[in-house]
Amino acid sequence: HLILMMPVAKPESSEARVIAHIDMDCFYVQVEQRKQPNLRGQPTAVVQYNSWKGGGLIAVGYEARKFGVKRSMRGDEAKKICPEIQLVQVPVARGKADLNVYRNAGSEVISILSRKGRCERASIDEVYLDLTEAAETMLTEHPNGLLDLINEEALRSHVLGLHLDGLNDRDCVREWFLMNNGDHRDKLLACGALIVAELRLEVLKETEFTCSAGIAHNKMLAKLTSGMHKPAQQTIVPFSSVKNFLEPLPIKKMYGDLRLDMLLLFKNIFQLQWLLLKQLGGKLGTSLETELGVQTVGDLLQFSEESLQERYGRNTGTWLWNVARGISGEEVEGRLLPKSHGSGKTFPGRQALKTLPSVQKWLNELCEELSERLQSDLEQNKRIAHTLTLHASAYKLNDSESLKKFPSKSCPLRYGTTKIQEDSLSLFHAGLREYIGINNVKAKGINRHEWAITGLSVSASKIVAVPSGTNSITKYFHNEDQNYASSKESDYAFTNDAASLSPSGIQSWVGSKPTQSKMEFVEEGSGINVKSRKQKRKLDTQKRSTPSILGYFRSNDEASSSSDIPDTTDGCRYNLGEDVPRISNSWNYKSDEIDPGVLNELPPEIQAEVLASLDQPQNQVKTAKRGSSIVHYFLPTKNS
DNA sequence: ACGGCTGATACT
DNA sequence: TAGTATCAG
Repeated sequence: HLILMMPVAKPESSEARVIAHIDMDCFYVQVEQRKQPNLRGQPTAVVQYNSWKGGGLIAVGYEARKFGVKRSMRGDEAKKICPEIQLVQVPVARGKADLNVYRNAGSEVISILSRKGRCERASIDEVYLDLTEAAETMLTEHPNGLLDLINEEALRSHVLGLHLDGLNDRDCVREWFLMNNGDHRDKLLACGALIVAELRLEVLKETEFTCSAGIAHNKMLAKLTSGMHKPAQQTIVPFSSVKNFLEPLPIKKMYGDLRLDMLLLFKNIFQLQWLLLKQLGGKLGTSLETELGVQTVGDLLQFSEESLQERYGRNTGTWLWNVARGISGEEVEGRLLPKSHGSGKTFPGRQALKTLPSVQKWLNELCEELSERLQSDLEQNKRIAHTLTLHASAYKLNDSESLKKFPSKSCPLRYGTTKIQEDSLSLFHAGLREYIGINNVKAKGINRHEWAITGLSVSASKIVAVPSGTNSITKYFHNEDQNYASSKESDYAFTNDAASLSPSGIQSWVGSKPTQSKMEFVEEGSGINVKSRKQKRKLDTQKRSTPSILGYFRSNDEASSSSDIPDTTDGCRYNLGEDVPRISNSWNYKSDEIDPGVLNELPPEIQAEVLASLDQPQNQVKTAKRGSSIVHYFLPTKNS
């Protein structure tokens, strides 16, 4: 068997796993709405910095999306198409956006989701769960069926490939849960889905946040489906429906900047399955499209593993081959905490920093934030970061020829705000010398406007846990030199080998290899230390008699409640005969049912297409062009 | 050189 | 390893 290093080439292990991907719904918006309950139900977005064109949107609530408001719009644009929109600003600390409230909220969620199985923090608002064991246990404990365990939330699941009668979807789903045609894998997924439904309810109860989830046999499929039915719903991918689900998926994002969520709304019109495959949104996806004529995952199937490896390298080739078949052996890492911390800021346009003191000032701010976060990581999680890295971006004035990038620099990390500040500045100097070029050293004094810094960031990585035993911390933070005594904001002092060898500081190790500390650290095993919320807030939203996540999206009920939407099957855009995906829920729209704000976001030609297909029977959308330039692939490579 | 800030991963 | 590049949200 192959052991490869790239975007995953592990074969799926023989045992069927139960993997869930859980994704918070417009997370930052939810965090703000919890803080300000009067915002619930209103069109809301979170912006950072509002002085320039109203600030940049980084999260958009579902009510606002109905108006066509998109992430990465400016606040002013959003106001134009949605005058009622409530724009909440990201907290600002030390002159920069401070995302800590969202990090902490994410930790609350993770501490709940990690109760039932191995849990991996995938981002600030996403986690993977490996529920295999829990599902197997549940199955053995309930050999006579799962009837007792099915709650309302579970019945709201979407099961890919399940034929719904359109009259009572929940009965169909219930039947699927109770079933089954005896497929052990399906039963495991059913158990997983019950657990996830339960967990999602717990998250809601304890944090007031809703989330969506995908439940499948591997990470890729779970991730792919967690966003299919948002907000506050979950989707199950039975093994038997993988092929038909995957084949029609477009390889690459279409329609430019259009939000995935909007296209998901439209999938019901287009009868097309639309999802963005991870890793394929960028250059690889473009290459597949233009060079191989691959537009859908199904198009990939015709290529042998070897031919894909030839073009894209061993690892990527194997990865592609597997992806097309729904194979992904990636394990869920048991990691609840981030692997690095960073703090950065951009200085666009004329805000660019042109003097050393201004750079130092901002570096100090960034380091202060970073140091604070490192300190709380140490206190809460008993972890130590070992490497400090400085990134900068810059452009040169009066110098058109050399488009060099500002080099990143790193060094051993010494704890304490002022130390981090000093070290960062030294790293900056080291980078700047390279950037300017050693020759120009003389000119620097005369002409200070040779360079301008457009971005600065400092980050801490190589974070390892220290044993939480009695004196273990002090053991690792022993103090040898007054210079390295803990600063007053730090309860600990940290000395590492490289630093202790060089009291004079950084100059000796900038540009040279740091000495690796040989201390042994324990594996990370501990969970998150979440500071419990000051008080359990009373849920202010009206509740139904049965707990329902959807109930929290009051004004959204009409649009998102699955029971309100007639689900039918079929609708073959791809004309694949037997291979028609059965997962699509489609119905005939009337033109006045289309949200104009959403429609307007589509490119003109697509708008026309949508309008033409309205009020007409299905199958009006043009067939995708498939595989037109496959031969291209067999042409000799230019380099050979 | 306004899509900002953050994080992960893989290659060399 | 340190440093770079790419990707995602």
